[in-house]
Amino acid sequence: MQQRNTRQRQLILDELRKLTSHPTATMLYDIVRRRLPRISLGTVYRNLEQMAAAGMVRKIETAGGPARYDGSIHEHDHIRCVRCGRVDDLPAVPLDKMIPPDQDWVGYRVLDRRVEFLGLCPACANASGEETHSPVADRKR
Amino acid sequence: MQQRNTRQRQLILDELRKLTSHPTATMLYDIVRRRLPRISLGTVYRNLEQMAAAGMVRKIETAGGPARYDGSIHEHDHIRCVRCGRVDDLPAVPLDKMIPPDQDWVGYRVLDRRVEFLGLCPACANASGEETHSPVADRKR
DNA sequence: CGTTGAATAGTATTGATTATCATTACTGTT
DNA sequence: AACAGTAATGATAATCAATACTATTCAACG
Repeated sequence: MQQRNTRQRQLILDELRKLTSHPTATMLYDIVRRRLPRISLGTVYRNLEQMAAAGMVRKIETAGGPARYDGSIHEHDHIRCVRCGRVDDLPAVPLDKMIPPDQDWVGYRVLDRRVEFLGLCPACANASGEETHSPVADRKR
Repeated sequence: MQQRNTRQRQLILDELRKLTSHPTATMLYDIVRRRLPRISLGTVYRNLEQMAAAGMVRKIETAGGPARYDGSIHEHDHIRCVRCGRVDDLPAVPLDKMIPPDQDWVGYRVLDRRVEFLGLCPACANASGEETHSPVADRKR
């Protein structure tokens, strides 16, 4: 069950780390395929999953959309533009700031939290200001 | 574009409101099918979507899992058991308690936030206390 | 009645992800 | 170098949630 460093695994990691965006598995597949045309989509998924489990990369499971991957693993949250789908990093809101101590947890033991902020990125905020209709109406699903 | 109150639409809403759990569309489909065997899964999805848009029900898009639906629409958050998948209601953590004013939003205009807490439900917390391995290790995906 | 538009049932399709499996690649070890 | 054991790959099928499509049914109204 030990890990091996294959050409494809290394390439996936390299390309992911180059990107400041947060590509989906298929986006990354298209990118690595430019250098390794015979690579399989399953290989991309498999390696991303393994590296996420090993803490080498970060898997961002967005609600109602494909998972995205992040090459930088320092603690941070994400904000997603409801108009263009772009995902950006946010400095992490610390867990203790996020969870009031007087909260009623209905018996649960809290282990983690997942936050996703939604908003308009600078570009879209400008663009939508000039339009007549609400940008939120454009939002898919 | 006006709404009609069909038998199936009413039944879906009734059954959803009866449940304190937060069923997925297919779970609800199985339930309403007991009373209306010829109902179509598409109809369930369509009506849930419409009622969610109309604010009659609440759609909970969990990260990395199927969407769940909630018959009660008052503001609240959710906590999911990482062991058994059960979802329970939490009193809403107010947005201003959740978001520090000095946060850097990298130019975004924030519209909304989605929080999902993860933890162990009372039953699973007890059960896992007797086991030798960590319950978190059981966590899929 | 007959027409019209909305909703439905049934089914096909899409998209994301996971599983399967035969083949290939790597890692020691003689 | 030949070998055995194991891990990873490529190709493809399978699964699962969600949506799209289409012919049919339904409800309201003149």
